[in-house]
Amino acid sequence: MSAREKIVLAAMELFWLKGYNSTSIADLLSRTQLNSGSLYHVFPSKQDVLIGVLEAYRDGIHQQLLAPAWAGVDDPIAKIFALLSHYRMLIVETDCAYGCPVGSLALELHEPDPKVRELLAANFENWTAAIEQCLSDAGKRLPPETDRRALAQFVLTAMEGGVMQARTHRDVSYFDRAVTQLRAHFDLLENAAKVPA
Amino acid sequence: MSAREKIVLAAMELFWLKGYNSTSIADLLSRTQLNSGSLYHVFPSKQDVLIGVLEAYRDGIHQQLLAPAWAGVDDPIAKIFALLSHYRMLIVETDCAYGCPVGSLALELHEPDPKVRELLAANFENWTAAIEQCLSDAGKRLPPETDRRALAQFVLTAMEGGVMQARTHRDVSYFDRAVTQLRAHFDLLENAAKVPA
DNA sequence: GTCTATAAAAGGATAGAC
DNA sequence: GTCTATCCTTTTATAGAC
Repeated sequence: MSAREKIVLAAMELFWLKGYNSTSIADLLSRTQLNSGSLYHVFPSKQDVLIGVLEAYRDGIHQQLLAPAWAGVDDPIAKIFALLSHYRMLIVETDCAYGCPVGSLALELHEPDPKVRELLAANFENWTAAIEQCLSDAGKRLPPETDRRALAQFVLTAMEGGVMQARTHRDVSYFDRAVTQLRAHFDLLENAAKVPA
Repeated sequence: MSAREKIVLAAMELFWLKGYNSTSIADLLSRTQLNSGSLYHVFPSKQDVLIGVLEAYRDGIHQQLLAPAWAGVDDPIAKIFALLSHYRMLIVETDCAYGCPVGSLALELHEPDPKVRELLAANFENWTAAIEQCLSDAGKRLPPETDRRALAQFVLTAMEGGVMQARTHRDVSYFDRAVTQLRAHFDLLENAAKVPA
């Protein structure tokens, strides 16, 4: 594994565990067993490490996130809730300390460099694009006038808001209630599609 | 104004603008024109300043947030969307840099002291309790089986998720779409209450 | 590309006089 | 309760040999 890969992997984990500002270069060096010369040879500044991390999340969304979450799931609407179940598993596995890596960075960094902000936005965009594809695949099960882009973004909204509250209260039931409300919303939409007005 | 009040006010603004970790004690001293002796006399550590800030948000929610947002609004469901409109105004006023002060801190602080975590949770709790009161006041306009606590938390979820995306994309339309989806959810609920199954 | 050593600054916090 | 001075650590980043 190259020095670059080692650093990005370590940074993905440490930024997720401790946040960007609370992760020092020394933390990354200690975790990777590299020396500062190697790190700064690859990444001229700490922010460049962050950019590497955000690019890795962006490029890995299908393999690292969606593929495991959607294993054995074909139904497009089931896929949406399977993804949310995947997040629920992450929450439970971490004793409710789980935070979405991208969402946490998006709120921690208050005046991000344009490049960083664009990468955060690209990560959200990829996530919602995958959901929007599911909604397209759901076809006539949703009312024809459904704004599928808005609804896909709403799924992200529900996930991020649910994760935030579950983490703050250290109680997964806050996430569960967000999912239940979203499920109710989908049920109402699917019913409306069956019995047109 | 006491030194304590000066510090809490300055910290509320700076934590909101720059985040907790990126606000230094020196920033607070410069903003308040106090000396370090005065600050440390009142707050033994930086974390104590944070606690003061979270207590101020908790205790000021009605006067500082709800009263302005609900001026002239009586209808309980209108109040919910008036509060969301208030957030929209804050987003627009800040050129889409707005972040919920509590939500941002909740995601920035990864291993918060129990006291800090409890105060973050108390802030969310007060917010959702106010919404839950609106939902109670809405009475029979919602289906009787409606889980009003879960729905109130879902309003917070939608707000936080919408604010996060609007800020990341620097585009208020992301917030607007979250509100529109929530509005559609309420419309479906209100319709279901009118025409029972 | 990687090594060691170190610069240069910022950060939280304390001491002791007044 | 407030003042000035300062300690000590951490942190990002660089220099120059190998």
